[in-house]
Parts: sequence; structure tokens; C-alpha cells
Amino acid sequence: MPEPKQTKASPTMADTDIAIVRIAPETSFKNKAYEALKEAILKMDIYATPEPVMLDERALSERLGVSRTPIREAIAMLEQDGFVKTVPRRGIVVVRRTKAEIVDMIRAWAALESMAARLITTTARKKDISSLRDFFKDFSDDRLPQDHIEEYSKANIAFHQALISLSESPVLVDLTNDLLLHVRGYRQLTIGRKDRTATSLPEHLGIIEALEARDTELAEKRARDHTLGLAAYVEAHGQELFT
Amino acid sequence: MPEPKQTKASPTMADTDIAIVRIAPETSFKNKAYEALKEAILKMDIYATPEPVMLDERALSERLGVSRTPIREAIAMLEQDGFVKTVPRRGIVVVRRTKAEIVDMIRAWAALESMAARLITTTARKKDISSLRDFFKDFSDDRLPQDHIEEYSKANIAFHQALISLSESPVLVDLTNDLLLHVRGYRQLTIGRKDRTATSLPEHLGIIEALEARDTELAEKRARDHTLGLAAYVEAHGQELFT
DNA sequence: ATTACGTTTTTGGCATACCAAATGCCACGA
DNA sequence: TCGTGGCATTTGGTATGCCAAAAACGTAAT
Repeated sequence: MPEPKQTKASPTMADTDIAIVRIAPETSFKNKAYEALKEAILKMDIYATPEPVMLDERALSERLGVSRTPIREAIAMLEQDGFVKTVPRRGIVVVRRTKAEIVDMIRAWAALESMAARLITTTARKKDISSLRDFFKDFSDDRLPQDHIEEYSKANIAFHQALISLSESPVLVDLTNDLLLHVRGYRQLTIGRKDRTATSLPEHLGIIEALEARDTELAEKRARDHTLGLAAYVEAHGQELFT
Repeated sequence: MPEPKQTKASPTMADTDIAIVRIAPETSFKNKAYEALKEAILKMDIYATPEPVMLDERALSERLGVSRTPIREAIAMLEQDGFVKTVPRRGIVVVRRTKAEIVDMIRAWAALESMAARLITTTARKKDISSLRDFFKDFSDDRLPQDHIEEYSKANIAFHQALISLSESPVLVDLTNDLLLHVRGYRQLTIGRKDRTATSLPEHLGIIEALEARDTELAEKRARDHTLGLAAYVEAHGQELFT
């Protein structure tokens, strides 16, 4: 069989070096299923219904048009992530976090973010730090965050992720992203935060200023206290969801 | 329908309540394989050989006496943990961390542990804090840590894990345990730490004192600086292993 | 001897079939 | 009416077999 792929055309092409990029890795069904299920789980409002949300292997394999095997492997991965829990001979249940768990996660997030802030003061470029303000450029005294909760919430998340990224620490980035995925499901964080929004923006700016000033201790403290404030808020006002 | 199970013996036993404990869940082959492989990976010295360490599904299934299916699911889980990486049509390779990654992980660990220290100052009982000293009771001026590296190293790990546990934060505990598993493979952390051992013990005691004094900021700072010190040490003296 | 090319083997991905435990349903009997 | 026993169903767990890509091997042509 001729031409399996790329570079075998003429023997004299040597190292003309066509920019070949390893071709598409053609992600496996296992990974496709993983991504699909993960997205579906994150999208659904787990805390809406009182009954536990169950998944059915066979139903999923039919819906996604693949056999149970890749589905099961994807489920095993999701279970490692803590998104689902499979109970032998009973079913696969989407994990619901308690308020205490959410608060706990936010505290861990605070720890990681404050470390990120610390690192940023010693390594990041001034330009990159300052550009963090851009996330909030659409808000002002004429256009208050609390009047555009949904939009501000997105900017908020984006800011925090960009902040962590500036630390150039893959571990901090990955860990916080994982935590955010879990916390995110808790809708109240977005909706009920209306009364927190007012203080949120100034605190963000305060963090940025400390970073620009290369004040390691202050930046760390502000980043930590800001997110710990959210944890305290959820702990105090998050009852409703966890009936 | 009344009384689904258990109390169904004689109609008159009512709530004699025999202590039935739900029987053993009989962990599946998948989980057994996961544990076995994880332990094997952690036990081997990944950084010993220059060539990448490969795993073979079929060989493993034969060695463990099960089919490939549970093995593959276990591998999928290990991949989520970041211990292995499967390359399609190439094989399964045990992941080797670079020095930068190890340092990065230790920094994240420092972040989490300092948060744990912070929490401990506000919630833990005095008695529990003080008992942290027990881990080092076998060491003194007559029996220096640097003369019993291996033993001290174990006490060291145990101390840190006990410390984090005192925070009563499952998230902090789990995250740090995961990080430790990855960092642990880096033998130099144990062996080459001889020159760090001298300062290690006093720093530990310093952390304990700050915790006992309920000095939140100081405890946090000492915990953080202690572990960041390890990160800096590895960054400076860890070349040898990563050829 | 070296290179080119074709064949074999290896390896992970996926589909399918079967098993056993747990449930639910239902008829039979006190 | 109540509940008891058993059969059918559901559901996750496991074993097998086949496939295609890629590497390993071997052979023939230059």
C-alpha cells in the first residue's frame, strides 16, 4: 500500500521540512465521552432536584453511539475527579457537595491563589499585571457590577483564572481550575452574590495594586482575604441550596 | 412497603437491632488493580533508569490474573492522577516529573499547608496541637536527626500529614496527600536532605509553638516558609537526578 | 553494505457477550 | 389484607475477540 502518510514522496526532499504537526491525535472515544459527560454534568443544575441524579451506562453508550467500554473508562476518570460515584449494582450517581465541602474547597482555592499572588510579585511583568484591570473595564460608577451580575460574574472568574496563570505555575493553575469546576455548580455563588459584588471590585483592584507594587506579603494577604471572604459568605448565606 | 430488609426474622423481634454492618463491599478488580499499580509505581524508582518505564496491559492482566478490562479502567484512573500517560499505539508510560514540576508541587504544598496552619489556630484543640511533638520525641541532642536520616524522614512526613489533618479540612488533606505522592518519588528529597535536617526540626517546633499560641499569621508564615525552604533547596540542589 | 519495501508482531481502542448481585413485580397462601 | 417466595429485570463487573495503527523484522534490490 502506497503513501501511508506524509514524507515519503520524493527521495530527494531531504529536510525541506514541511511544517507537519504530528497530525491530529484523533482523540479516542474514551476522551470524547469524558469531555461530553463532564460538560453535561457541569451544565446541569445538580442542586435543583432533591433526588440524586443517576447515570446509566447503557443509555449513555446508546446516546453517544459508542459501546459501554469507552463509557465505563470515562466514568472511571470522572470518578477520580470526584464528579461521580459509582455504587456496585446500584448505579452511577452524580456527586452533590455539601455546603461544608464547598466552603472547604473555596478555602483551598484561597490558599492556592494567595501563593500565586506571592509568586507573581517576584516574576510577572508589570505589563501583564496591569492588564488584569481589563477584565473590569466595562464596569464603572455608571455601570455598576451589581446591575450586571451575570456579566460581572464571568469577568470575575476570568480575572481569577488570569491571575493564577500569571504565576506561571502549572500546578497552581490546574488545581484551582479543578476546584473551580466543583464550586461552579453551586449557583448561589453567582446569583446570591449580589450583595458581595459591591466590595468585590475594589478588592480586586487592591490585589492588582499590591502586585504592581511588588509587595509580596500584602498581595498574598489581599488575595487570601478576598477569597476567604467568599468562603465566609457562602458559609453564612448558603443554606438555602443544601436542604 | 414496610421494613425492606434486616429485621425480618421473627415478627416479634421488633427492634432488637442486631448489629448488622452492611457487609464488606468486596472491592472490584478495577479498584484492586488501581491500588496495586499505584503502589507499584510509587515503590519503583522512576528516576533510576534513563529510558522511560513502560507498562503493558496484557502483561499486567496476566500478572494480576484478571482480564484487560479492569486493568484498562485502572490505568484510566491512574492517568487522571497524573501517574501514567498512555500514548495511542505506543504504550503506557510512567510519568517522570521534571525538577521544575517537583518544585512547583512543593510550592503548592506550601500554600495548602500554610492555610491548614491558619485554620488550626482557630479550631484545633491544644492537646492535639501539642501531640505533634510526639513525632520527634525520639530525637534529641544525643540522637540527632541527621544521624538517622531515614527514620527522621518518615517522622517528617508523618508530622506534616498529621498537621494538615488537624485542619479538619478534607480538601486540604486530600490535595496535599496527592502532591506528596508525586513528590515522594523524588528520592533526593529524602537522601540528599542531610544538610537540611539540622534546620528542619527547629522549624517544626517553631510551627507548633505558633499554633499553640494561636498566632494565626505567624503560624501561617512559619508553615509556608518552612516548606518554601524545601522548594528552594530542591531547586538549588536537585540537579543530579534530572539528567 | 545500505536502502527501500513489504510482512509480521505488538499495542491500545472498541464492541460484544455473559455473569452475578440487587430490585422490582407478582402470584400464591395464611 | 398482608407478606412471602420466586422469577424477571436491571445494572455494574469482567472476559474475549477483533481491529487498525505503528513499530519491528526481514528480505530483496541497488
